[in-house]
Amino acid sequence: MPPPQARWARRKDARPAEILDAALKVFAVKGYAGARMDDIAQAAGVTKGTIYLYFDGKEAVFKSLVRDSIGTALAGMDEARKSFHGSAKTLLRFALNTIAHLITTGDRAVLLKIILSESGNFPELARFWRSEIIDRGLARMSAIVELGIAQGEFRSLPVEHAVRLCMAPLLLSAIWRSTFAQFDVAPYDYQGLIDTHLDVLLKGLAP
Amino acid sequence: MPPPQARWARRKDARPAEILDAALKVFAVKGYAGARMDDIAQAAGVTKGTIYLYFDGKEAVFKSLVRDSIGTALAGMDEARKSFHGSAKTLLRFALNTIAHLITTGDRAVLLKIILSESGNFPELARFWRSEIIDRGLARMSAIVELGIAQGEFRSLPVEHAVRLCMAPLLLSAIWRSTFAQFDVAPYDYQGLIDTHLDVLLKGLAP
Amino acid sequence: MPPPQARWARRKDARPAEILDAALKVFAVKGYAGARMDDIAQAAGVTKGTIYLYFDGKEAVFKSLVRDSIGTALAGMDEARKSFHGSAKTLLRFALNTIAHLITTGDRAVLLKIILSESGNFPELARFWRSEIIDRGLARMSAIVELGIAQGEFRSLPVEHAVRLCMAPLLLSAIWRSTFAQFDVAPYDYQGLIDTHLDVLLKGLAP
Amino acid sequence: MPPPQARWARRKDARPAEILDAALKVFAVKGYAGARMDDIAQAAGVTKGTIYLYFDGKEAVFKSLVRDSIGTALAGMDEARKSFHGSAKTLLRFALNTIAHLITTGDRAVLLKIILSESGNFPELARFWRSEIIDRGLARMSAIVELGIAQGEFRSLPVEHAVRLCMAPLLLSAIWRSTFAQFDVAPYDYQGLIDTHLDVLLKGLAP
DNA sequence: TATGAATGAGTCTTCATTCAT
DNA sequence: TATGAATGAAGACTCATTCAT
Repeated sequence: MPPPQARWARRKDARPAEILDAALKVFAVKGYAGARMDDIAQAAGVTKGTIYLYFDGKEAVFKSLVRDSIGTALAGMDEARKSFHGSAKTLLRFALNTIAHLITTGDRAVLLKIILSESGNFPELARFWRSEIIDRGLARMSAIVELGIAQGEFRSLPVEHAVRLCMAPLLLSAIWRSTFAQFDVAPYDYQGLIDTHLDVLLKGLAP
Repeated sequence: MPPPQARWARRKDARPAEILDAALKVFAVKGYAGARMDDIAQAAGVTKGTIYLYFDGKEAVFKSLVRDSIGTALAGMDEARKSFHGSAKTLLRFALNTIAHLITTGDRAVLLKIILSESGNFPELARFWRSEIIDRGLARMSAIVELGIAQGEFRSLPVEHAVRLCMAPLLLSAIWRSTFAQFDVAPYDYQGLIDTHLDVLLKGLAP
Repeated sequence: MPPPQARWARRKDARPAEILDAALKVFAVKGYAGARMDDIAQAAGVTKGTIYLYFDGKEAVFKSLVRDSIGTALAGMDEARKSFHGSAKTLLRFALNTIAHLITTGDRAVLLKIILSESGNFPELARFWRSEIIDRGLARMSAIVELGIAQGEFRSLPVEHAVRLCMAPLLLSAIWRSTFAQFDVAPYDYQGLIDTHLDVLLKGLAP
Repeated sequence: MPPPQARWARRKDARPAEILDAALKVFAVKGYAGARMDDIAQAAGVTKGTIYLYFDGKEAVFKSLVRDSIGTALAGMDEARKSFHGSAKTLLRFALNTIAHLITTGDRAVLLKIILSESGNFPELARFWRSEIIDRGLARMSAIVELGIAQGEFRSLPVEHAVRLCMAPLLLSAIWRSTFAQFDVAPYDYQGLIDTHLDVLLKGLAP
């Protein structure tokens, strides 16, 4: 709970990020329509009106949220991959572990859920995600798989399917974490899933 | 005098199913909050008031929808599996193909999306799905995997992870179909994904 | 006070007119912005939501109000004038008395006030009134004055000014009635004003 | 070092008038409720907060505006009239021309519009105007008309009506200028109206 | 003296629900 | 059984006002 002094604190530059953080949490739980501006405001430690100083409205908050969270995640992965050299196997192992880490920490996983939920109401956002996150992610993964096939590390398989097989358990992790994990009696071992996935996958892909 | 069936035909027995079908479509696109009773009524070919003759309200429609669609799908699979005898490999192949068929035809895929979207607003439904669909589905799959390990067809691997690996591409199919497929230029080959999945998976699981 | 029975009376066809009548009264007193939908609804004997069954919103109510009240008033005058034949003097006398009657009875006078008030916020309505009411009214009056000049009943004077001189006391009546009459200790004698106006005007216009 | 006058120049004495000037313009266009403090502040070249240094709030600005603008106009006319001696005709001619000048120049005409608009929301201001402006103006005009009748220059007519006939075209000018003139293709000749008015009026009033 | 970020009461608008027909 | 006009609670958004700087 924040110290009750300073109801009138002025922090112009910090506000937008705080509001988006709060919005992410609220949207994740309530969905777009179910989230009230009051909820978001309260979560951000401000009042309703303040949100309107920084955003045009609820939809603008939502769109900012979705758009802002792209580069951050993907760019980090790109950076890491550039500085990496090795076999396709090692690369794949590294890539999946990196993405798994992104998904299983922080609030990023819920964004996927939000996009799924609201693809009907905001098709342009679904398209945006499709092209900016999904397609770009698949393209990177494709490069790795194709490299592996070219170097004789992997069998020759349809790449479009193979890359989805690589990603599928990560998707499952994200969904599990954001929706069903709350009912787990014992916390699920996501790392164990990834390890097993890599074990099975690499053996399955081997020539 | 014209036949008196006309507009006010009494179809007390057919109505609830018609309304639920309509509701499924509307909820899938708009989400729970975004769906208006008017939308559902129109999709069902009745007016708002009629829905209240058969359901207590919006929430009751939604809950009926989610609860009703369980048995149907899962029971069918159970039935088929009982009459089936063979190796764990064949069983796994059969099970995944059956589920894939359920997912890639009809409107069932969107139910998953609905549950994900509304797990925050209706936690009891998420719990219900978790226990009635997910856990039961995982249990059946576990039985197959354990059988395979026991019979020496599969390597000894953590079953809880292995079953999720089996299911993950199906989950991806469902999500792809209900959310991102609309932006595909060429329709995605779901069967190809399943075939490749089984190919890689069974090789990966082999001792 | 209306009988308290029948909160749920259904009178689809009567509602729009009732709402517009109520809106006229409320807008006249409070102005556009100051009028609350609740006020209008209450004045119309319905609730807020009902207004939205018949109008798209506050602005639509306002615009309907202004547009609807044109033909009614002006058309009646036209009709009467067509069946009238006589000297320009008699015609002028008849026309001014007719308009004066329109202005000093019913709620029409407040419409002018509303237009004046909101010409800044709804310029298209001011333009509409200008062209549909003012210009058409001035044109009719011009015809009379020009007739009088042609027939030698009136002096030759700039018609554009003369017609405004004819109308000005009517405008004053409308404004007085809708704004300042409320503070009169004794009710003002509008008919006396018109009589004096015609007396002075016709003498002033005479050759 | 640059001269320190800059943004924060203290202009305690000039501010109130600047703000009222700005407020007059904004109220005239938007009406009372439609005018935002931000609008007024911007028009005055200050920020919202500054207005509150000089006025208690929006209503205070509005009331100051209406009250302040009385003496100025009327007092000037009084002054001029005192130093004037001649026939009632000449006096009337002078008075109407003076008022017409006041109305057709500067921003005074819009004040009338504001009073009309807000007489419902601020009845005390309407009463104030009624007594301070209207009644006093009518009283002065009555003196002239009565003088004319007493001196045999004018016919014996009901003075209460005659004075309104004198003023009506001025009122029309004010309203035309503040509301409908914006749609004129050619600028209206207000002086021509007054000239014609005096021509017709004086002839009409003559015995 | 001046600023402008922050507040929160007030309104429009939507839509689930009711009920007379 | 079916309709759809009417209701009213709920929530997005605005803007007059406050106050730390």
